[in-house]
Amino acid sequence: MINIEQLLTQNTIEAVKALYNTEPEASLVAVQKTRPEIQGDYTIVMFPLLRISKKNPVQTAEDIGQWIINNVDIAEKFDVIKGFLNITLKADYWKGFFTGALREENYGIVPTRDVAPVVVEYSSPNTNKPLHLGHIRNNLLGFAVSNIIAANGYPTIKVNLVNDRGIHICKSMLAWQKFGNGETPESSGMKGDHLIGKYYVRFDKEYKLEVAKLIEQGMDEDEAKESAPLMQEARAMLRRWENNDAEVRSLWEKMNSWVYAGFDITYNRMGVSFDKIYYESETYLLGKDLVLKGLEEGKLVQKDDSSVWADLTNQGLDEKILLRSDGTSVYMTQDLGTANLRYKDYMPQKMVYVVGNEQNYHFDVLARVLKMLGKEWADTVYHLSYGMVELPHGKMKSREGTVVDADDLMDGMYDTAKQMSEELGKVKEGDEGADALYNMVSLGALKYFILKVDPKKKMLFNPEESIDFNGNTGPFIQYTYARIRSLLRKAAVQNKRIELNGDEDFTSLHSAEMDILKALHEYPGVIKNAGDNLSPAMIANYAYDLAKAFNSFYQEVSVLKEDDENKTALRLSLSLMTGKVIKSAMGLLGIEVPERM
RNA sequence: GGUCGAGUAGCUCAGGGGAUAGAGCAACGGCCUUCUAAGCCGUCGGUCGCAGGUUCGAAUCCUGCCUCGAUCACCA
Repeated sequence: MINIEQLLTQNTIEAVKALYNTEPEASLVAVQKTRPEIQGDYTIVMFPLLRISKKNPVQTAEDIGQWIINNVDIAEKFDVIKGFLNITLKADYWKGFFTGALREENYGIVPTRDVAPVVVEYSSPNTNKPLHLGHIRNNLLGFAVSNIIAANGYPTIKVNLVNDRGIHICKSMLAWQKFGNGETPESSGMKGDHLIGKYYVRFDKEYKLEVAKLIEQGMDEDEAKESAPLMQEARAMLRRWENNDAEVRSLWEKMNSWVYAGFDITYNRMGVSFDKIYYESETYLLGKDLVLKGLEEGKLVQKDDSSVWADLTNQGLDEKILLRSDGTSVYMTQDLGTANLRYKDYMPQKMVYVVGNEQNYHFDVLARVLKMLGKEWADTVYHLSYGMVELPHGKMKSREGTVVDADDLMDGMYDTAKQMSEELGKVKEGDEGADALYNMVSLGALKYFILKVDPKKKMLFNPEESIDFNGNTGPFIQYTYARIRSLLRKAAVQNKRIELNGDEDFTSLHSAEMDILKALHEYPGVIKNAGDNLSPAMIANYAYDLAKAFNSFYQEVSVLKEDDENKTALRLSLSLMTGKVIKSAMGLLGIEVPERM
């Protein structure tokens, strides 16, 4: 379906051609929604066209406006304000649009097309500590972006690349071995990921003591960090792991399984999921062959110490090491390998990586090296770079204990939601569905809070001030939905007609009704824009605007007390459709909406 | 130092060539005998970081500067 802006642009081009004998470039025609306080639906800006019309703005607008009224059947009338031509569409257009939208099963959602898929990687946790607020942003973004891409008609594959091996994993394993006394999730009552995190922190603490001691004995800092016994042991453990040492592998499997059990709970609660999980332990060797082949083909360079590098200095970047002098891989090497694997697995048209902006350089280099290696699909790599979540006093630092734990945060939100619901008298302790509602509302608040911010911008989270439940928030939108459901339930009880019978009058809609109609009309375009920009924030802000429009309508116009049953049916239909679109939009964000609250 | 990103109301954020820059929170004032007041309506609040430039028109594009952040490891 061609949208109205495009249609009016085309019409304007035709009008100018007919009136002034010159065909304007499409870029000269600016069609936009008319500002709410001004009469009209769409506005065409005249200024760029003046050099073709050779008339003043008002005269030009009169000419084009008249031509459009005469030649475009959906145009009802026009008004001219200075250089702006405001077109009002016919009531029939709105009627046609709305009755059509009501009939659609999934209005605004593009059915999946038979094309190459889009792979979205997100989450990608380390298995040595629990998830925190930063991961929450990552997970919510990744999940929502996948939904949005799917809503634009692309097959979508959500993947998680779990960082389950490496020196950091060995650190927590070692600390558990030395200080754990066999502690398990069962014996301690701790979630597995938290238990492992505890030993990761413990390692750091003990290690620092050792380093401090060595420095005290006269060693310089770098040497002390390298030669501290715990570090030596961790490295030794990593070598044993790499050599498939049975004892180390079995410990590693045991501890990782604890972490996964913990992650599953958190993922479940957040409502995110994956279609495919890659484990770094299974892929970390993959890149080396690619690099060696590139070296053979003369695309990479080897230095005297036999380390291998990609030379990007002619592209304004540095040299990047890909194999150490001892022949082992670095992070970049692994990513080259996993990208290659992913390409072979799915032949995607696009590979989206949801990763924080601290890795902008890494992904820039990744794409360039892939290209250098002759991978023609290098351009399908897209880094969805999002800003850090900052606390009032700066970034989260585990050493300073300022990390906001994901589970704790959700617990806190739950408590707030519960307290607030009870204060408002919405539900009582023990009511059926109360627990589900608290979950829904608390997660709605958290998710919306995070997703309404443009991904690329950093965002501030203040743990001192709990996340709002009023105003531009998730619960506000959820509440609006619950109101709509309540209204529809009452309508059903009163045997009101909801279906349109064609007699409804669209020529004299209340402005609040018109606002809703226009907002609903925009939804497909919003999904398109959000997809093009990979921005859940666009969906979030739209859902808010729609909910706000509905609440004004609800306040100003009575639905069930209206005598004219055609008006009631139209208003109920508007309410029904608003509810559907709110549910759909919130669903894209991974936020559920309640029947009552 | 190089590269990249961000600076919009007291606070958190929209707007990313077009009309008088918008919301929410906070503050203040109204609206529940009437479809759910987690709501609605109103008041207050701005040198869109600074300076140039392009344009009929700049918060928006370009250049320079300032501030903040990220990054530039044989770390991941």
